[in-house]
Amino acid sequence: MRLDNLKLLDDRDAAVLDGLLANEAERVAGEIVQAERSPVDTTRILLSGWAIRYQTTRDGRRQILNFLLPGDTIGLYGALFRTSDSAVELITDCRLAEFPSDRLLQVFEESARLGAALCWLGGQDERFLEQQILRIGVMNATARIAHLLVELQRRLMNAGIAPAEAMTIPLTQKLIADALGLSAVHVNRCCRELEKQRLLETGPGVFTLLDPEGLKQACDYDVHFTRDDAIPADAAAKLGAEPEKRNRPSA
Amino acid sequence: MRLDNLKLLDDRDAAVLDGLLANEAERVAGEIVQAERSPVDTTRILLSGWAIRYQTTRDGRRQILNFLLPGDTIGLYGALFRTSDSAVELITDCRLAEFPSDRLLQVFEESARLGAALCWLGGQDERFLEQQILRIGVMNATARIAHLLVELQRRLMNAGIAPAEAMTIPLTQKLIADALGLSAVHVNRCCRELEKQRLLETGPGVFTLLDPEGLKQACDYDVHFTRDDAIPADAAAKLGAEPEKRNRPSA
DNA sequence: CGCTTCCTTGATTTATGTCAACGTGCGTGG
DNA sequence: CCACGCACGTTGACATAAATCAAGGAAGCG
Repeated sequence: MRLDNLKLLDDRDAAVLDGLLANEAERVAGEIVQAERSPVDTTRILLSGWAIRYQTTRDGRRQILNFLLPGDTIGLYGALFRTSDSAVELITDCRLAEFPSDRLLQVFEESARLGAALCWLGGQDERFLEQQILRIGVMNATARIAHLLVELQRRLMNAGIAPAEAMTIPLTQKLIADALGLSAVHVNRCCRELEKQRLLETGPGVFTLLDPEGLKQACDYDVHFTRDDAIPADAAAKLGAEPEKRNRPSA
Repeated sequence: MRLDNLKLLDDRDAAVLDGLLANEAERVAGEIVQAERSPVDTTRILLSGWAIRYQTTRDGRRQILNFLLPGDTIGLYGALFRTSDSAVELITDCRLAEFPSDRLLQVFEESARLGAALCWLGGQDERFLEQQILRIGVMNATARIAHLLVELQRRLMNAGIAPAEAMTIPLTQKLIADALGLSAVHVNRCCRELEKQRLLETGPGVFTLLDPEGLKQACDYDVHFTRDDAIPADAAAKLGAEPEKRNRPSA
């Protein structure tokens, strides 16, 4: 799991985390786990599968804000923002951990380090949004597609999915279009172009990355590279090396 | 200050917060407060003035990710992400509060509620990025401009700037262009159009909103409205607030 | 005074959207 | 089994929003 990467959890933190992950649910593709502009009281962590976070516009189009992969959170700020602007829909069958958003408030008091770890997940999400802005703001259609696919592959690997598996991405061209602010027709044309260059192969609902390095070149990926994959060890240490000694002033 | 709006700070929290805000600095317009892909060890809170957070591309263009207003943070996740992808440049003279990023780790242990408040700021930032994606992803040029201006006005008012003052926005057309993924020429044309409709007036480096309601209509603003302006009171209560000071006259 | 920054406008080009038609596989119900 | 609808992808012809190129004006500033 992605949270394991954090490397800042000791036994007590792990127990708290296990508590959060205790309640698992299986959901099927197509299910809308969180509706747009509706109250949020449940926070979820995606354990397996793919989902999208999106917002719809009055004219019926939708903008995908971010793709959610194993280890990503849904409604992380549920306790702090009572209504969600965005909706979340599962695009494959998924396994989810679910708990009341208010539980997070306790977590913050029980374990500052786990709290920090969850903030770290939130911060990652923010970085993904920044990449998304970069794609849509400054890149042309082909580069947007290449960039998105490379980012997703990278995130899959960080989530512990095997590199070989991570070459296969279960998205339709329509989903790509909704994410990148392009028409499905144009996405198709660009994909065919990338296929001609042997960078990519597509099937119905599947993208296969043939040449990740070539794709990176096609979009200057390294320029927009997000580096940190884990909380720095010294920060973890400063967050209470000896948990037993920690006398907290909480009631 | 925007943090006052949170309404969840008791005296002890306030003391911790005062500690963070103790070290003030005056900086002038044009200064780059944080460089791209460089280490972060200082976290800042903008007390007055305007700044931009942006990333540059290899071909010399830049994408503005977000505008920073009084109450916004710079390098909030400095302790958790040691390098910053984005740069921050002041676009007016600014007053900043500065403290070592590691201080935040202590804050998390000293006051879970203040920690939550800071997370809330982070979550707000994320919502602004989502709005930005919506603008760039699904709106045409004129609507993007109107939407951005309306959002900025709204944020100014939330930051405690008087409504009358908040009608005046100190940006150049080039900044708008860099934020919205448009050419400066086209931004100019769209602005002239909005001026013709008496929704807007522009001067060199200044936008004046003549008709905020009209601008909202021009971009379906309410559809993408972000609602929560403060941490919900019950969440604050659950974070260990003593009822002593917080006796509210509510029914 | 001559720089620079910011804005303005017109002519032309280009990337992408829209419309339309068609193919394929796939599940469902008759 | 077939027939049908449906989701997904493909391709061409055409329309259009926005970029680019070019030229110039107005204000601030050393």
